[in-house]
Amino acid sequence: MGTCYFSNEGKKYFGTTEKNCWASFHVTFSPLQNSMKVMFKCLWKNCGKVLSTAAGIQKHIRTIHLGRAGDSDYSDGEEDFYYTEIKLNTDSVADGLSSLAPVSPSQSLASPPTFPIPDSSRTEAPCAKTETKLMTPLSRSAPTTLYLVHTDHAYQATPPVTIPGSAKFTPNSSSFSISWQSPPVTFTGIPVSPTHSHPVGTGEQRQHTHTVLSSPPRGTVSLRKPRGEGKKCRKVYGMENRDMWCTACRWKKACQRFTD
DNA sequence: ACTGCCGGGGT
DNA sequence: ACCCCGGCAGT
Ligand SMILES: [Zn+2]
Repeated sequence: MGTCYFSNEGKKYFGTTEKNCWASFHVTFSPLQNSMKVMFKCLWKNCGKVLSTAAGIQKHIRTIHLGRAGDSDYSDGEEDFYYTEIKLNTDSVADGLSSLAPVSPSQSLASPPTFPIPDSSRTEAPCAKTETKLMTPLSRSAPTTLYLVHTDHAYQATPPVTIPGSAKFTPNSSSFSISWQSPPVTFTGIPVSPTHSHPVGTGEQRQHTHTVLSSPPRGTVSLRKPRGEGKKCRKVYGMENRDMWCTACRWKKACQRFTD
């Protein structure tokens, strides 16, 4: 599964799976009514509670699961919630560019160091405000974005890197903004890989060449593993950002984020 | 030289 | 379970 990270002022968190997150945040956009619908779902064990506001889910998690006797006042902002984007797109819209996000010049946090999102492909995404509808027309398709919320903030601070496709969120007035890009879910569809890499070339991988004659694969049937193609965390983030690698990469194991 | 990661080690 | 690294194969 793909994930994206979100950094916020010095703090930072790296989540790779839902288990690192407390809740998921779904956003569905309806092009017809030009409105958005938000939904926060608790990922705790078998909870699955669904609320419609960020403050609600935060309070729910804090009081019910984290055992924080925070009374009714939850604005103690001691531990903020961070978001981790997770993709999930309903349409197989392969048209990249074109429909540019209307991003208002509020606070363009687009930074030079743009790290890629696993399995990414781009899609447009609106800027939204919780509880508020209305969006910009966008193209067609109704992208569904899923965000994961979590409070865990292990790891020490790291260089201020901002990854595109992340969301920002403020506990109080709950106003967040989504930037563009949200990778589509990889259905069992055709290998539509708008990503770089070599042009012509079908999915080569299995080379079960049924050779009738010739000498049999005697002895050393070296089942040489193709060795994953594509950049992995190490190369993508670099040694200086080792704490951004997925766990497997940090342990020198097979990467779990950029799978092949 | 660099990268991905298996196998093996430590806690 | 979590974490780390030697060493090797592939680039
Ligand atoms: Zn990785």
